[in-house]
Amino acid sequence: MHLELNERRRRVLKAVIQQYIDTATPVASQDLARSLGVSSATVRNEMAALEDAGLLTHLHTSAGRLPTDAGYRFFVENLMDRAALSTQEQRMIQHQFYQIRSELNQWIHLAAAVLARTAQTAAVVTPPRAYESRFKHIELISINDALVLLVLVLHEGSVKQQTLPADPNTTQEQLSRIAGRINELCHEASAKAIANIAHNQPANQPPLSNFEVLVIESVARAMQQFEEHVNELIHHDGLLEMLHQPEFGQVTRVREVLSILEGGTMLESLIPQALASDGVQVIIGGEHSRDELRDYSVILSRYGVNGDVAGVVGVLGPRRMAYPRSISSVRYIAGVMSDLMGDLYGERKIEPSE
Amino acid sequence: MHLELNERRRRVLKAVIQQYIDTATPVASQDLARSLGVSSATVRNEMAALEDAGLLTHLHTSAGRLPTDAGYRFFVENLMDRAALSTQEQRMIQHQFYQIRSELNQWIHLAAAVLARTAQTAAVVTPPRAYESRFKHIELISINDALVLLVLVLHEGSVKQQTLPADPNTTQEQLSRIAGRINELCHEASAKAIANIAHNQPANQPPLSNFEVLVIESVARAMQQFEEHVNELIHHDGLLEMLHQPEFGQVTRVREVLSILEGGTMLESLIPQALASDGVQVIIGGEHSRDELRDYSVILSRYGVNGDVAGVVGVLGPRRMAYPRSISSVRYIAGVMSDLMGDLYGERKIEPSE
DNA sequence: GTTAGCACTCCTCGGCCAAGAGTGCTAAAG
DNA sequence: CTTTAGCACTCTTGGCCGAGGAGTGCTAAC
Repeated sequence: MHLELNERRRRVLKAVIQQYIDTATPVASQDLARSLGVSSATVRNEMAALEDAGLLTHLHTSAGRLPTDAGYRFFVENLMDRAALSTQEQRMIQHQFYQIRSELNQWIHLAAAVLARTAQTAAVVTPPRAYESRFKHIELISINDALVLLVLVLHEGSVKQQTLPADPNTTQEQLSRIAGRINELCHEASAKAIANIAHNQPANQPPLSNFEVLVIESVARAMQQFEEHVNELIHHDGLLEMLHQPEFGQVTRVREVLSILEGGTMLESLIPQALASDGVQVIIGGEHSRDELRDYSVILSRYGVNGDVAGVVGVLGPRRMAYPRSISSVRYIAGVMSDLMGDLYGERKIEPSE
Repeated sequence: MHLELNERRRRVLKAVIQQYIDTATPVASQDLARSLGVSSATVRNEMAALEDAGLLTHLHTSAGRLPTDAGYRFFVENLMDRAALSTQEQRMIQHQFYQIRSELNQWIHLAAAVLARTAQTAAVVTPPRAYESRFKHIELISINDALVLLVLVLHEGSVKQQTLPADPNTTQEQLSRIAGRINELCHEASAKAIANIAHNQPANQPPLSNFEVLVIESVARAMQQFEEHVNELIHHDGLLEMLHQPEFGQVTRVREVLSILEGGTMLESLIPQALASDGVQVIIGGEHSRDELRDYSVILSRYGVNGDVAGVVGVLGPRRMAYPRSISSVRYIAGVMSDLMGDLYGERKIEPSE
């Protein structure tokens, strides 16, 4: 498709899109004549050609031009300037992540907040997840006479908690012994393997007590739930900022975007896709996906440690989105998070390029 | 103020408010004449009197009447019928809480979701918190060569996690021994006491290693942070449902309510107040509080176990809110949560009554 | 005290018109 | 063959007006 576009036509397209992104109003031929050094009539001819090519449209006869999905796509792939974050911004972001480097569960909050601010639109982040979670450790802590707190640590460092009923007379020491036994039994096991242990008691070992079986079952269930409910853990931020965009002038739009972000219907399809691919994914309008995303664009990147544990960061905004800046922001923050996780897990990182 | 109102005048006020809550449009004298068995002129006279008393207003000469803040307040305190939840709803709610009773950190999600659905407006919930957090237990788990996961359990069962750097050669056994020692040192201590331990090493004990000091400091810091950052943990739900109310016809309103819910400026002032008082609090319009709440009402209740650990549940909605139903919902859900926590902690509960 | 009657106020909504923004086309110029 | 000036044409936007309607407030009669 990009073969047929001569240099000037590209310049026109680029200028139209840049201005439209900037002003949110259709751009007139006049607006470009000056900066391109030709007359408005010439610009109109070029615009008409770009419209024939399916890259631009207009809303009615006497309205200026605005990009189609295909126009944006062409822009993103062939025309757009890279908009690297300033070194000052980079330093700031690095610093903020460094500050909370030890609190893993705050990462996604920070990432969403920073991304929303730098990209000026809504940000979404999923927490880092192992491809298949493996057991690392449990601890049993007596809360009171009848109650025990089960703390489960997974291999990649996620922590789950749950309360269990217990015999009134169980001491903390007994609990620790039980935890120790289960830690050995379940060492590095997957959810399935652990479910197995509960059902088929291990041979040549003393039999498991009822309570021990209960604990093991709880662990298996928690791990399974964890694997299934990726979507519920999507965190987002920056909705408020995005609402200042003129496309959210009517409340139906707001409702729409809220139900996308909270209902998570979109993310179900897009996030697995992003997890499975390298680099930054740009989805413009309803390109690959469902109808409810018709008016929105999504930019996603995987982050994490290769082959081990990964999550997704990205932004959601109106189709008229500052693609250069958003893409750079997503790429940069994914990079920072990958680096940090690399430090944590001490392995090779995902470093998105393109 | 309620002295001066005769029976019929009360009936008029009640009818106006109920209809206005229902229809969101100012109510005309005609609308009430039928059901009150008098002429519209009589109703108009009564309305004028109620307007003089400051309980009703109208927007312009030829518009129907609608309640003022004082009108709503009078309604809530003197006129309103209790709207108990149906036994079916109650059973449903009980059941849902029962299902997740062991997963403490899901409580607030469930509570917000259920409350938003039954009260048909936005719900806010803070997690249960001890009045002063006390240390219960830590665990140190080796993640890899250079990294240790610190899991901190507080007395009321909250779990915090954090990663720490460690000497490359530390074994899990050494870590467990260290954790054991710190568990003894910090037994049931407050954040302050623990900070003390780190700075003034205990006498007649072997001195603390650098790593042990690091762990203790981390624990103290985590507990302090936990005490300070109550507001950041406010969870909310049901925003989307609330946006269907006609008062959210323009986007500025949506932004307003979003920044109330997410910025949390309001909750800073209202939640401590709710935590400190018994029963259900109703704040109508800007009654006691800041300007940004002028157009909203808030209904809050404390829940939890008396003198031990407590949180706040409530709803936020437009001033024109279904007070009877909302108040009942908040009261009921606070009760359910208090009961459940009572079971957990085995102590006397907060049982809100009016 | 209650109510019918009526004048009066104010909002709402549709229609209409003028102004303006931009285009598409045509024909001339480079 | 490309560029451009000129101009007619289309469509939107905003303001204005007037009719219709909703509902009140007042007055006078019951």
